[in-house]
Amino acid sequence: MFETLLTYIKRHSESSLSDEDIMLIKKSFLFKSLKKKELFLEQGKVCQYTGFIIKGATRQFSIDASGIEHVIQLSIENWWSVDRESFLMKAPSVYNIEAWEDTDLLVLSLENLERIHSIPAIKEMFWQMNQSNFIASQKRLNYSISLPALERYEEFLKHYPEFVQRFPQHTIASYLGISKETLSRVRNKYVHK
Amino acid sequence: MFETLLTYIKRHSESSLSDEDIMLIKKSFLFKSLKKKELFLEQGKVCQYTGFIIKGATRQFSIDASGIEHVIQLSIENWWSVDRESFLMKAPSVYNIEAWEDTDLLVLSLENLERIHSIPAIKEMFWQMNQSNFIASQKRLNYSISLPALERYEEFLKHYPEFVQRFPQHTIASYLGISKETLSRVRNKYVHK
DNA sequence: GTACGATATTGACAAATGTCATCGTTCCAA
DNA sequence: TTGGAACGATGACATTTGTCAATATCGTAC
Repeated sequence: MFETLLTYIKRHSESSLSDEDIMLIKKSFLFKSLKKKELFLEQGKVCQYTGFIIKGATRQFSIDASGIEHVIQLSIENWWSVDRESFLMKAPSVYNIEAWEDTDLLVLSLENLERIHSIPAIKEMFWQMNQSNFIASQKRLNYSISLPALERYEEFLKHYPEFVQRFPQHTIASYLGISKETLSRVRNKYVHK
Repeated sequence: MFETLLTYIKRHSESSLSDEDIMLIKKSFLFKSLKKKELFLEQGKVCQYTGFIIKGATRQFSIDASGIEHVIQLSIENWWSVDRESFLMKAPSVYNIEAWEDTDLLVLSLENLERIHSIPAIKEMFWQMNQSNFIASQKRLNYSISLPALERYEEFLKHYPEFVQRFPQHTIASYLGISKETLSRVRNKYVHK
């Protein structure tokens, strides 16, 4: 159950893990299982955990004034799922996080995060994760202000080909900030070009 | 010259700075002065420094296939200016960073960053900066996929009122991902509503 | 097995935004 | 001081994208 997480930590840090480190890590995470459509985080509540996905997939979305859902983030195995703002500030979240498949997570409270932060490999891992999250987010932003729908979709395909298999098209459309009809038409253009 | 930076560090960390810490910090930064329109980073080159702005303003932008500039980031005093991807990966940047006013910076190389990273307050400061950068970037993304032009502008005004005084409208339009003409019209609507 | 809901496609039309051209103003540099 | 570049506003029109409705398909819960 912890193998995925430990492998992830090793791949994202320079320092190695002692046996005590591993013990501490195992004590600090909780196992959580969600059925499809179950909520990991509900709008208005504080995000209590940051979750490492062992199996399954989640989507994070906001609901605007007209009741329309906007997908902010998609995550699958080996990704973290959390609303960082709510989690770190202990503030009510404006987002929902929903399991899109039956999903298994290892979750970590803020207190336990601070506890295992004493482990160098953990610190490095989170540091690296922060950096790459920020870089990815800046890239997505760049695309969203500078590319038309078709090219945004092509970039998405290039970066996250697995996601196309795992999430329905209207979810991906929302992630890209376009309507599902536009994505459908754009895919047609893409196939025939 | 270092007061601004030291104040910033204190405000963004819990640990305090010893005199030796301050010495090390002062040794690790270089002073850099840019005239208006001068480049801090040029597309295709590696971003050698992360810069803390003491005075002035910068804009980070990409240039697309049609030669059109897209503003990714605007920064003023007390902000950091850097292309993090290029800086951390030592990879050629796809962005330019230009001084929009005469600008004074304290800049830090990656090697020196690693050196002062031994100081707890510095580590905490960068950690917090990373978190809030990511949160801000996620928020901007949320707005860019879920709000129409007028509301995007209103959010911008609410979050960054100073920026409206410091940057020309067409720069802000580009930052928001809309054309300068649309922003001009949208502002008219905003004033008269 | 069937019925229903979720998904995806398509057409007709509407709305938002972009593009191009023009003009007036301001501001800075020669 | 003045001329030109940068900036911003506006009109006419094009393009992109969204909205709404109809339909087909597929999977799945009962």
